[in-house]
Amino acid sequence: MSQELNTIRASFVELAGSATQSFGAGRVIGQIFAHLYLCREVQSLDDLTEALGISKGSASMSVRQLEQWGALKKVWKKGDRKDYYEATEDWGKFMRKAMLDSIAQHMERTEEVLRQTDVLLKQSDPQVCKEELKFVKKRIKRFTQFKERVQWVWDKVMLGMLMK
Amino acid sequence: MSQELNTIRASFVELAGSATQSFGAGRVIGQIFAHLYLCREVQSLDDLTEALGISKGSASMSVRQLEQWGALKKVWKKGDRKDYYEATEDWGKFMRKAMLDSIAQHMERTEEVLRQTDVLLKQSDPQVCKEELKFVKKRIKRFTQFKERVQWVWDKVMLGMLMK
DNA sequence: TGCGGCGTTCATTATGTTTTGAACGTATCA
DNA sequence: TGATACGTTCAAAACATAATGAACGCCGCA
Repeated sequence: MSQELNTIRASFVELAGSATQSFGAGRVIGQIFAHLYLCREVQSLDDLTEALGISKGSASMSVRQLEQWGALKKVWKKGDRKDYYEATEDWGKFMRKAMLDSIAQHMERTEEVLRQTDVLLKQSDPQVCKEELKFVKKRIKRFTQFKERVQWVWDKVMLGMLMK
Repeated sequence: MSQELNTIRASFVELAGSATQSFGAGRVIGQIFAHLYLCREVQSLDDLTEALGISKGSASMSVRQLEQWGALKKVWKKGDRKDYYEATEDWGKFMRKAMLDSIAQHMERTEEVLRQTDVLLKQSDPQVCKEELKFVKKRIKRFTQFKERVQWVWDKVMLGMLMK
C-alpha cells in the first residue's frame, strides 16, 4: 500500500474531524466520513475501529448518524454477517447536514425569543421607564432586521448548496 | 425598573450566549454584548459582573475581545476611574467577527491540506496501487470542486453581510 | 436449543474548555 | 509616599462534552 495514500487519508481524516467537531457534531463523525470517502473498499465497523483508533461504540453511533444524514450507504455482502459501509460521493450532503443540525435550532430559538419579546413589550406599561422602553424597542427592531437578513442569506446559501 | 424589560434582556443574554458558545467564542462574550446592546446606560466591568453573575476576570477578557472586534466602544467619564462600555448598534459586526474567527482558519487549513495532497500525489509511484490511486484522485478532485463552491458562497455571504 | 459473532447501549471515564479568583501591576489622589 | 480603586493575568477548579468498553440482546446456524 502506497505510503502517500495513507498520508493523504490521514490529513483528510484529521481535517474532517476538526470540521465536524467545530460544528458540534463530534470529531469521529468527520473522521469516519473522510476515511470512507477515500476508501475504495467498503469498510466494516471493525475496519473503522482499527483504521481510526476509535472504540466500537463510538464507531457504531457515528455510523448511524451518518446513515441518517444519508451520507453513508450500508452494503450487504452475502454470506457475511458484518455490515459494511461506503461514503456517498456527495461531500455536500455530509457537510450540509452537519451544519444544519447545529444551526437550524439556533434560528428557531431566535424566532421564539423574538415572539416572546413582542408579547412582553405589548404587556409593558408605556408610562414606566419611557425612555428605556423606547430605546429597547429600537434596538430590538434593529436586531430583527439583522436576523431577517441573516436568514435570507442562510436560505440562499442552503438552497445554492442543495442544488449541487 | 420594568419587569418586562428585564425579562427581555435575560432572554437575549441567554440567546446570544449560546450562539457565541456554539461558534467557539465562549458564552460570556455573547452575554456581554447582548446585555450592552439592550442597555441605554453605559456599563462598567462591575456592572457587568453583577448583572450577568460572572467573574471580573471573565468580564475583563471578553470585553477586550469584543473591543478588538469593534463590537464595543469604551466610554470615558471624566472624574471616574472606571472604564465604561457600550455596544455598537451594529449586531452584524459582532456576529460576523464571531463567525469569521471560527471559520477562516478552517478554510485555510483546508487549502493547506489540498496543496499538500497535490504534492504527495505527484510524488507517488504511478505503478503502485494503480486503481486505488485513480480512485483517490477522483474523489479528491470532487472534494476540491465542492470546497470551491463553498468558498464562493461563503465569500458572497460575507460580502453581502459586510455591506449591511 | 445453545453457541458464536455481530451491533448497540449507556454508565463510567477521559478529555477539552471555560470560568474563577487570588495575586499582581498600575494609576490616582491626599 | 501610602492608601485605594481599578483592570489584568493565569494557574487551578469547575464544568461540559465526547469516547470508552463491558454488558447486553439479537440473529443465523448447527
